[in-house]
Amino acid sequence: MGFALFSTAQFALAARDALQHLVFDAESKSVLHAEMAKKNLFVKRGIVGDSNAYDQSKRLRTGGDCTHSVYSPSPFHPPPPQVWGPPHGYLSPAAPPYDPYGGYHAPPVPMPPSAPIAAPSSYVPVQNVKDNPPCNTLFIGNLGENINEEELRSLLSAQPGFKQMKVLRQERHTVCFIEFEDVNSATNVHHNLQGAVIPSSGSVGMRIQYPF
DNA sequence: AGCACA
Repeated sequence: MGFALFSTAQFALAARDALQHLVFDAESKSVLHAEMAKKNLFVKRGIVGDSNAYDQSKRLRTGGDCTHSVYSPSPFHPPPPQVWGPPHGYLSPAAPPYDPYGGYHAPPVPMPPSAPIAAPSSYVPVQNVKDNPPCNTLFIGNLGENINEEELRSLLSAQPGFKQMKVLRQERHTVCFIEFEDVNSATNVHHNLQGAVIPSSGSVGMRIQYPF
């Protein structure tokens, strides 16, 4: 068993899903099991770094939550050296019980529920898709030629964190944009509904990506 | 592969 630390929760989630069920020993058919750690060795507080590492002008879209994820050529940021606890007096009888998380109470991490809210009828595998940095908005394509917008909306608006949906109808391709409250909600839907089949779209599975 | 609104 082992632990791996990533620079952001999104990266950790992505790595977990990428490695999940990986067969690491074909002979013994051993399958890798990956899950999010219950606690972090290092807890980040406050704003997560500066974001001048990449062009912000293109990221000021829907809500602008895309700027919450930091991108740099090397995805691993070594955590800064951390001073634990007050420098003196922490063993005095009057001192409050030592809290290793320094009063930081982690927000409940919205783990994807075992059964998603509005489950689509079926899924179709989606090929290795090139994707963009995680964002609070999703781009959805491959919806089929006569997709019913209401059907689409009822599935997507039922997803936790849903904010708004914009549909872009074109000659042959209809695509849509879904905005969520935060990057995490978007990330969950990104893999919960990847390849989901909406009845009116025929038998094709939707392709979900983060926008350009 | 098709990527808008602010």
